[in-house]
Amino acid sequence: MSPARPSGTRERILAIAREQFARKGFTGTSIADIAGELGTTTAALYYHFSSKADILAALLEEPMAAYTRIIRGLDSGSPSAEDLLSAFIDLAVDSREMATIVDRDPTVLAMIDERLPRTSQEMTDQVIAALAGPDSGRAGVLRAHAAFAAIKEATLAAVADPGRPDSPDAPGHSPGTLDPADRAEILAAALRALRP
Amino acid sequence: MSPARPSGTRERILAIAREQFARKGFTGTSIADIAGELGTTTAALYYHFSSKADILAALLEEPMAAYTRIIRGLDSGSPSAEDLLSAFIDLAVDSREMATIVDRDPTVLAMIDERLPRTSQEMTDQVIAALAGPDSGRAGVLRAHAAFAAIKEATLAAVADPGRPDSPDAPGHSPGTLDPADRAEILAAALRALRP
DNA sequence: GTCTATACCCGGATAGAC
DNA sequence: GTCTATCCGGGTATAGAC
Repeated sequence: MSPARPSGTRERILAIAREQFARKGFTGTSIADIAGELGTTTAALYYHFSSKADILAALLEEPMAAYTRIIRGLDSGSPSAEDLLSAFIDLAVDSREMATIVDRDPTVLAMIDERLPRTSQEMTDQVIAALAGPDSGRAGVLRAHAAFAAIKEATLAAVADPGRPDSPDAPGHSPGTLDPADRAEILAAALRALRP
Repeated sequence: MSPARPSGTRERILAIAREQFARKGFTGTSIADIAGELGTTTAALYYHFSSKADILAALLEEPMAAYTRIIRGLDSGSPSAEDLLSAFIDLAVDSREMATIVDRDPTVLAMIDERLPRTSQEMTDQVIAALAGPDSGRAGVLRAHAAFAAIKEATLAAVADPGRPDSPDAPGHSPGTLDPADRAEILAAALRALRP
């Protein structure tokens, strides 16, 4: 996707933007903020990206592709609820900063909906329906919402705090990754929420 | 704070702002947007509120008080996890528009933290700790995150869509309220997520 | 690739007439 | 209580030199 010759600056911009967007939100972060941390002027930024929205789009490219891949798996074949939830744990880990940005800022949601064939609302609905399964009725849909939200928030909480207070001697796993024990715990909790 | 005699205009402003903030976000909504729907100019708005932040504060007054009430219940005595989750279902129903605004917009979070004795982060941590219970370790904390998120999202989903596809003949409950059956379903799901 | 300088617009907020 | 008019700041983005 990315052009053949990344100058390095482009990647630095993306890293800075990702961090600031996550912390202050997309609309709450200005081009000047990013340029400031980059150590250049705003004008220099526009050599690498043609707009602020462009930066966001670049940051969202990977996560969106991953999400689309999961959705496509729903079109062809019917993965189990466990497989689905498991896939969304991975997605949450890989795109932890982006995950918060996307559904926190309505402006971002709107931008995404402009560039995508299916609206984000439709995509979510499809996931919920797949999690609920056929003939599960309204109760099943509500449980699917519960399980989906549980997966996302618990995973974000786990990667945000890599500490392991219950085993002080054990080496904390590396930050930005999900401890396998945590992963199992989260998946089990979500599955219990999903199944009565 | 509020004058003795609400002209009615003040309430209209709040209603319009609540709807637009919920739909487009706080930063995504301009004073001009609100004034436009109100049918006046922006200057007229400033007769009723001294700033945009003031409008937000007025909208948050009730929900914040309710939240604080729940937290205070944690300081004195130890309510059961079920009672806690139940209280948060009610809170989510009563403040459904505000619930999304608050944790979606980092700007709003920052404003709240300025006016409150405890930061919202601390308040959330306290709730999570109370839900997890003593000596539950990291796994318990993760389950608490899962249950808390499940409660909020499932409740918002339920009130957002008052339809009842599984019983077409039953009269749909009034919008903005939570069907007792839905409520029971959500609470049970969250409790399952919480307890292994 | 990065700079200086600046155009341009939009949002919040105020002054003062009515 | 609402208006007209306006100020001010900040934000995106561009022009053109280096």
